[in-house]
Amino acid sequence: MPELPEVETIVRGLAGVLPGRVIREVHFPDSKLATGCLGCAEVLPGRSLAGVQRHGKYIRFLLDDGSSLVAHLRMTGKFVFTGPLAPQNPARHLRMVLVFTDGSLLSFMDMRRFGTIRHVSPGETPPELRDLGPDPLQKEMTLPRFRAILGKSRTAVKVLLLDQRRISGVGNIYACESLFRAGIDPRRPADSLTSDEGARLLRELRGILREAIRHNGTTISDFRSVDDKTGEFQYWLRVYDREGEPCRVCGERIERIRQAQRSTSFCPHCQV
DNA sequence: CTTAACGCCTGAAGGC
DNA sequence: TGCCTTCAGGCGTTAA
Repeated sequence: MPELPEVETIVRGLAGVLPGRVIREVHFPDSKLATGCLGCAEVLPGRSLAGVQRHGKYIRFLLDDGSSLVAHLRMTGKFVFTGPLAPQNPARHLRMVLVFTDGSLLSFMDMRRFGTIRHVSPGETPPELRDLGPDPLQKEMTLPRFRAILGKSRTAVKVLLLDQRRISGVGNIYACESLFRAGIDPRRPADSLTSDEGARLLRELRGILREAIRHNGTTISDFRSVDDKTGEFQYWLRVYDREGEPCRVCGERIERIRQAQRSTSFCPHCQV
């Protein structure tokens, strides 16, 4: 389940290989994705890639005519770049392929077909990007702003961290892990956190996101970077997916509850 | 305005 | 062995 660090890993990989390449053909083996990518088959051939950006968990491919592709990996989406001389392995769950003029490929695979790719016209502001809150690594996310976001909601702090309109980029894994490191019970109403707890939570969020980026992200199920390598951060996780196992700090058993239809793992002793 | 629940999807895992 | 059910979860949509 790609979150900010996994998407950042992907984007850095893509930004290193895509700019300057010219699209020759577009293929959509999956009609559902083709429908969502309205006009892509007609508009993309002949365009070249100008850049790749991350917005929260979204990926934006900038094209030379000022238009762009906005993609979201959701749960199981992946982008894999294949150089012109690489062997062409038949890919499972292939949903889209961009063929470049030099014979290199950008493949989009997505087992569960939640992922989306959309073409955005020049000058159009995509609402899904416009409505995103700042991510914890952006300079706009100052401590006062973070505290203000917490203070405006009575929702459980864990659930608030997942609300992309207020804070972008954080998903289930890093929400659980940052709350553990900050020693905060995920069930606490966001507006009940003291200013010291707010400071701790933002510090831990930033630290864990940077650390995960350094390790090329977390591979829980099947995350892969652009060159099809797994991340390594899963070995650093302290509560996520560790229900029943002893807390690495106090030895208490890690508990798992459900909040807003998602699982939350936490240590009932360390997190108060 | 805010908050909560559902549906989309498919493969893995568990029960019997 | 094999069928059936449950689970995983990001986010758009719908409902309250």
